Amino acid sequence: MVVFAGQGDARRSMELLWGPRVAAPRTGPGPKPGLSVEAIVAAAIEIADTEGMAALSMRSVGERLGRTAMALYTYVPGKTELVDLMYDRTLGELPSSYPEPDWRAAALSLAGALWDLHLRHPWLLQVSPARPVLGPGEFHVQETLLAVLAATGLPLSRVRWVVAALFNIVRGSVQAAAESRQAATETGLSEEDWWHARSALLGELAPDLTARFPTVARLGEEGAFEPSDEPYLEREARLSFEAGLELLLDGVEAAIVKASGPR
Amino acid sequence: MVVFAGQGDARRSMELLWGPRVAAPRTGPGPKPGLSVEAIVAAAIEIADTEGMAALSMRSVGERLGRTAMALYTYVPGKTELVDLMYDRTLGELPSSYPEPDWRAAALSLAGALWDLHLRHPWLLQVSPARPVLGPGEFHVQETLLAVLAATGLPLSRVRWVVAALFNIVRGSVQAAAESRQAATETGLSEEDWWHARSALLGELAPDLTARFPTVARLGEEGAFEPSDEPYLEREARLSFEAGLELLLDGVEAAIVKASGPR
DNA sequence: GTACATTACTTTAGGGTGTAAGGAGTCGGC
DNA sequence: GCCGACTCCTTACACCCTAAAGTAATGTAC
Repeated sequence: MVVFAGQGDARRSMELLWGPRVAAPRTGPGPKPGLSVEAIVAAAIEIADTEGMAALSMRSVGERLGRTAMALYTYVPGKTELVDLMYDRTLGELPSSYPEPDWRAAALSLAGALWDLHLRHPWLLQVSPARPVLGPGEFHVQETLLAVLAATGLPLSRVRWVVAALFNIVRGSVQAAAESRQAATETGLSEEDWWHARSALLGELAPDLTARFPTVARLGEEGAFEPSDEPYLEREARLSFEAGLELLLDGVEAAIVKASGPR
Repeated sequence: MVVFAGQGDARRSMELLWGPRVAAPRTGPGPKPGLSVEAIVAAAIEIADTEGMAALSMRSVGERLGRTAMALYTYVPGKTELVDLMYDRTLGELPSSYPEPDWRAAALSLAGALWDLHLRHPWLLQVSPARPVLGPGEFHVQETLLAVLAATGLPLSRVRWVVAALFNIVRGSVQAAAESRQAATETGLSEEDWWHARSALLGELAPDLTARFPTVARLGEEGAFEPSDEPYLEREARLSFEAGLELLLDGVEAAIVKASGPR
């Protein structure tokens, strides 16, 4: 018999997300709790930040707090709920104030903050909850994005899609940067070494590369893949972030002009 | 002592990616191989498509082929390499021809094909290799995107960023749709039920919602979150895909006008 | 002051995972 | 006919999440 995640589970999750962060001191019998949901979430975030999502296990979190893995189950229903909490709490870190003069500058500033947030917590891109968490952090991010881009004067029903597109561009481009760093620390192989080994093999194993992929090859001839001081993948990620954002905002500007009517 | 992924591993991986798909019939002694890399990859993709990435294990793949998990290690170095192969082979499915009259129509058509590809293989969004796989499939996608958007007439060094932004918008928006479907089949809970339970709880646990997130609330009042025939998350994903794409292409058009010089 | 209910935390256990190590069986070439 | 190479299997280990049951600590009620 299959057990579905029922309404009780949903309630428990939402209570953890929206409930008070400092639990009211217990009155009844029983030993005093030595931990708290907030402490557990903080420890888990710390592990994910420093050692990566692969190192995050109930055991490792418990160990960091001087407990066994099972001790956490008193506070949190399971690992998925813990990850949801980590996700939502971290999104809540996004600053909410962007007092730039015009909407375009504010949007750039906000996108930069979103980028920084994801670089500080690269695992955010790996968790991707199956469905929206519907926690305060998620709402906070949506609110901030909507508020900043509402200044374009476009109707909210359109701003909504601008927000989605901006969010996707930021997340997509930061992913490359984050994963590049992560791979470097996890495998111990610097990006330069990795790249060097791979590109040499590429020439050997796929000699017909320029014929099969002429446009890519042309891009290579123009020096697009030349190394620089900055790791290649990270630089590429940052540049694609900036360029993609500019393109999108140009599109928004065009929409504003069209909406205000041709004079 | 830590063992780093050395050059040998890189060679093996690249050979699997670029080598001939039908292995030359063996000549030497020993039993004839009963499996092949291609068969293993195909079985793995089938599992990921139908049962999700969580159900993909060396055991499950072996079982589908009538072997044990360990039998696979004769053909493939490990699970990560297998996933890389799945990823690259699947990207290779993207059609390469988009004979639309103008670049904008071609770009829309290509973006749609990319969207379909990701919906057919939702796990693509979960694998996200730590570093580019540098396989033929990945090159194929890049080549196709670059070729279609080179028709804008913009310099290739700019087209590159258009490609990146388009790719990010497609992947970001399709993610929501894919995960929504996946969650429905995995949890057995339809999106409508899930949404219903959650939104009721939201009102109860967070009564100050409209005060804390006024812009989101305003969007809700405008009927943005109303249910429809189509599942909510999927519709939202599709709409954000279309709208985001249009915005981006408007930005590209503006760039073309600016580049061709104001007359 | 003692019995009881309640709670925090532990140990144990079961069913997963990826994969290292070594053994069994099968075939081509000498 | 046998050797060596090769495929495939069994076994084993370390790790994962978490259900279940046991232990210790605490507050309340009698």
